[in-house]
Amino acid sequence: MMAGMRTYAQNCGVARALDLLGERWTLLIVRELARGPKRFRDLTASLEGIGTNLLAARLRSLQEAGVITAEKLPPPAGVPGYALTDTGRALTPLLEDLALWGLEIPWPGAQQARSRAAWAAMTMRANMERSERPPPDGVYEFDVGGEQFWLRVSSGASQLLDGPAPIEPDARVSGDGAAFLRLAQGGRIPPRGALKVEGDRERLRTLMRTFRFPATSPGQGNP
Amino acid sequence: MMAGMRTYAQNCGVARALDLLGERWTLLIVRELARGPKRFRDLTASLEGIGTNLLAARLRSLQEAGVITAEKLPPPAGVPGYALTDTGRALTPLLEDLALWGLEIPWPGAQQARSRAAWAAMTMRANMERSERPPPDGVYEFDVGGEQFWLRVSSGASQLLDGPAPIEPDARVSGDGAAFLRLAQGGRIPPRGALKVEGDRERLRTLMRTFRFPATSPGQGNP
DNA sequence: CGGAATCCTCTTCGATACTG
DNA sequence: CAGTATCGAAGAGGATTCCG
Repeated sequence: MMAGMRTYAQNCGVARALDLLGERWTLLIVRELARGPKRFRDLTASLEGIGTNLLAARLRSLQEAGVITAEKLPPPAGVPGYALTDTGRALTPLLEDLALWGLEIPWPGAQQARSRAAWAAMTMRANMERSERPPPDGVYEFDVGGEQFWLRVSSGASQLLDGPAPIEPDARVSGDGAAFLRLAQGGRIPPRGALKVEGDRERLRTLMRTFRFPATSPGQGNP
Repeated sequence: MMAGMRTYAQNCGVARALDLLGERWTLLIVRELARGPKRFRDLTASLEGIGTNLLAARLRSLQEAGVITAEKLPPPAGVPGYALTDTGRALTPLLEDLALWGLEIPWPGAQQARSRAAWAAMTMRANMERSERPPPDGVYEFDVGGEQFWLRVSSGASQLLDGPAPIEPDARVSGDGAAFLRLAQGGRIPPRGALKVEGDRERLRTLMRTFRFPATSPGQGNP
């Protein structure tokens, strides 16, 4: 938090969190880094409209807050980049709560909005994490709409990262980005041929079944 | 969402949620309403520094988004006020995630910050909801630091609302606001005499034991 | 008197141009 | 490629005024 920065000055966890995360773009930067380290230009590409000065300022405050670190990306890249700290990774459930809430809201702007398969994949993982039935262990690779990411499920816990899977996946999904989007974000079965599945087809089907039914948040009642 | 309003234009739940909730003060308004309906001046009092024009604008957008409604408060008040809708109430887990995350972050601004017992009570409920052991059913009333609120626990679910309990509570806590704050936000046992307990002392003790507190709570201690 | 709209100043944002 | 510098536009903060 920089000197002279705006603060709510309230000793409340919500206000304190928002002092660090509440400004424009900040949580979207965390969202992007949640799928693994990124470099500056990756972020400007994903966050269309941010302006490089603002991105630089946000990255600086997030570092000061201990949410991200600036460091060289792992080999073979070896170039400078940004990654979440443990504190930053602790925001994942929060991002997922936000995502599931946001998708329930009627939304007039759907037409002009940009879509990304990786964002839909985050929804998919969020639903999976909140599912009643445990997802099947395995490594699943996706190559849809020109984006590549992979999901690892291991005894209930899961991990979603950008890029190709570092080991041979148990199943691989590739094909049309829009079809994947409707599947991952809305649970709608894609038309035959839109997505190609290689490998353990049955395990992938079981995986998909775990997130078809989003968990409903209990919430709190006001009488 | 008003015409001409700023939007991320990203088809992602996080971005869509932030289009509605991401502006300054918005989530703090939801936080205040999470403890029951409030009138305009209650909100200006809790959200010191907001400015009446901005509060009015936020209340308008939240209504358009279907997060809150403007309606007469329940009798005997009967005056106009604002309350969360079901959609708004669904944000409670999110606020709690934010609060618990925010309290873990080192915080330089503790000295100048305002404190409220009701905010600490929300932390208390958040910890309770995430506890391994079920909290004991009952109605608990608090009258600390000049604020009054009550907690109802019923078969695992709980509800925290401002004002006096509508029925005779099973236990009642009253006394020093700062002592309650340290207890509810950090799990620190208050000095003898700082808080008075009436009614079912044992049940209240069991309730307190269900809280799951962080090993170390940095940035606490607001005198 | 409570609830909100108006005005004015200051800060932040967004887009582009520019530099190490 | 990774940022910094710049500047018009939009948003926030605070006081005041209007309306019932």
